[in-house]
Amino acid sequence: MRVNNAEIARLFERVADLLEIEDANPFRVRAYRNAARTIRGYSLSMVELLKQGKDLSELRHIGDDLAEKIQEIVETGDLPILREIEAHTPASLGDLLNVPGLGPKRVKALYQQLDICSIEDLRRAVYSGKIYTVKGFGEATVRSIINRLDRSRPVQRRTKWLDAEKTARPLLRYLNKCKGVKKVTMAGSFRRCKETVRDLDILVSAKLDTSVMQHLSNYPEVARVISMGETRSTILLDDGMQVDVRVIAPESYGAALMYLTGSKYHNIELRTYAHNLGFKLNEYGLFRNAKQLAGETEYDVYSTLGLSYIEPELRENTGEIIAAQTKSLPQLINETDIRGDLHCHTNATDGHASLKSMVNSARKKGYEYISINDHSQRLTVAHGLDKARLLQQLKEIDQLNSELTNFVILKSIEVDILEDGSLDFPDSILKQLDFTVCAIHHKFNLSEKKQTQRIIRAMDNPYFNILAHPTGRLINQRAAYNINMREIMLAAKQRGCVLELNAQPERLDLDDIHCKLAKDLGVKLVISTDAHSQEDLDSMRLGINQARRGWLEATDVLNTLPLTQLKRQFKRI
DNA sequence: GCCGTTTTCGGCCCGACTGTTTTCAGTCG
Repeated sequence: MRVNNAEIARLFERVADLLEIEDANPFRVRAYRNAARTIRGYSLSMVELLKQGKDLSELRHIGDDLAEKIQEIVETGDLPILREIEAHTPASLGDLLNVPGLGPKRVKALYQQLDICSIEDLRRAVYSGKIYTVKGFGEATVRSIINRLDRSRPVQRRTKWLDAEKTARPLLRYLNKCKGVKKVTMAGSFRRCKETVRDLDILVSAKLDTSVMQHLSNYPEVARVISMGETRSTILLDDGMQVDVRVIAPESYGAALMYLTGSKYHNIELRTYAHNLGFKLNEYGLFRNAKQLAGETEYDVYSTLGLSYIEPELRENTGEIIAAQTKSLPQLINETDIRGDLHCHTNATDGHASLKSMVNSARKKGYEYISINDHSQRLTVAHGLDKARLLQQLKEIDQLNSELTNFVILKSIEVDILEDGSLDFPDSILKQLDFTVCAIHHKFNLSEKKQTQRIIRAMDNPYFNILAHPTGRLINQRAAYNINMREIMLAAKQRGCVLELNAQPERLDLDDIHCKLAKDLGVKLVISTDAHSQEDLDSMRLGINQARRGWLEATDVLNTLPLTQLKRQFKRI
C-alpha cells in the first residue's frame, strides 16, 4: 500500500488533536503538528525518501521518534499510538474541535461529564439544556454554539485569492475613509499570496483613540460582529468571509504587520530566534529590556535582528529565516521581469478575442512577444484546430508579424497528449512551429504509473517543449491527476523540456511546493496565463505570486528571456 | 517530542478578547 504525505500528516494531526483533549504536554502536541506541517509541505513523498534509504530524522521537526512512526505508517498503513489513544479518547472528539469556541478543555469537559463524543451528541445536549450543567457553559457560549450548529454550511471553504481580493478591495477603501486612519494594509495569508485564504487580516495604522472599530461595524456588508475590542475585532461579512481587523499605533506598524502577516510558524520561529538573541519580539516591536529598538517598519525589525528583509511570500518557516541570516535569500521574480506570454488562445478555438486583439493587448502590457496556442483537433469541445485551420492561422501570423515592429508573435499550439503518449499532430506539422505547449485534456483517471509514463513518452518527441498545467487540478473543484512529479521533472530536465506554471486563477498549476521542487531539481519553468480573452492576460500577476511563493527567481523562468535566447531554449534538434 | 554558537537537558512566542467569575481560564490568531 502506498501512503501519501497528506495522509501521514492527517494521522499526526489527529494524534495532536486527541492528545490536546487529553491535556498532554502542549509541546508534545506541537511536535506532532510541526511534523505534520513538514510532511505536508515536503515536495517528495515519505515513501520515496524511505525507498532511497534517507534518514527522515534529518527533516525539520522530525526526530528519531517521529521518523520511526512515519516508517511504521508507510509499512503498515497504521499508527499504533493513535489506536492506543483512541481506546480512551474517541476519535470523533477531534471533530468537536472544529466548532468555533470549543477548544480542547471544553471538549474534554463535555466528554467526561456528559459523554458527548460527536456533533450529534452536542446538538442533543444543547437542545435538552443539559449542557448548562457543565461548568463554564453559560448563556452566551451556548448561544454561539447553537449559532454554529444551525448554520447549514458545514465547513467554510477556503476562498481563491482573486475572489478574496474582490471582497477586500471595497472594505479597504471604506476603512481608509475613517477619520484618523493613516494606512490600511492587507496582511495574513492574503499578503503571503497563498492560492486560497480562509479569512482576511487587515492592519490599520491609526491613533488608538480613533473610532475605527465603530466605523468597521457600520460597514454595510457586515453580517455579524464576532468580537470587538479596542484594538482588535472580528466580523463576518455577508459573503461568508471572516475579517480580522487590528488597529495599531504608527510606531508599531512594522512589527504589527509582521505579526498579522504570519505565517504563525514563521512568527514562532522568528520570536524564538529573537528570544535567543536576548530580544523580545511582539506586535508592538522588537524590545530589549522594555526598550523598543525597532517596530515602525518590517525592514527595521529584520535588520535589527541581523536578517535580510524576508518577502511575505517566503514567510512559511521553510528555511527562510536561516537564508535571511546567511544572506542567501532568493531575488524573487517580479512581474516586470516577464517579457512575454507563452500560452494564449484566440477565437479560432475557445478564446473570445481575435488574434489581432490579443496581440494589441500584449503590446500594451509592454511585452516583446506573445505566442498563440489554440487547441489541437482532438479537443472537439473547444473547436480544436485541424491541420488546414492551423496552417491558415500560421499564415495570418506571418502576415501580422510582417507588419509589426519590436514585437513578435510566436507560432505554437496547445497540442493534446493522447492516451498512448503520442501528440495530436504529426511531426511534419509540429516542426513548422516555434515551439509547442503540450497538455492532457482527457483520460484523467489513469494510474500514477500510466499517467506518468504517458507524459514522459510524450516528452520523448523532440517537438515537445512545455508541459502545460502539469497536474490538471482546479482549485476547490478537481483534484490533480495521479503523476509522479519528480520523475516527470527529471525526465523533462534530461530532454530539455520545461514545465508551465499556469496562472489562471482556478488553476495556479504548478503549486508553490512544486515550483520549489523544480527549482531544486534545476528544471526551468515558464509562467503563462492560458488567456482566453484580453483581460485574462492580467492573470500573469497571479502566476508571479505563486512563483514567488516557490522561491523562483527570474533566471528560473524562461519567459524572462529576450526572444533570441528564448528561441534557443526551445531548439531540441 | 524536538532541538542546540546558553546544547544532550531544559527550554519551548506572545498578546487580545470573551465569558464567567469575581481574578482568570479558554480560545484564537
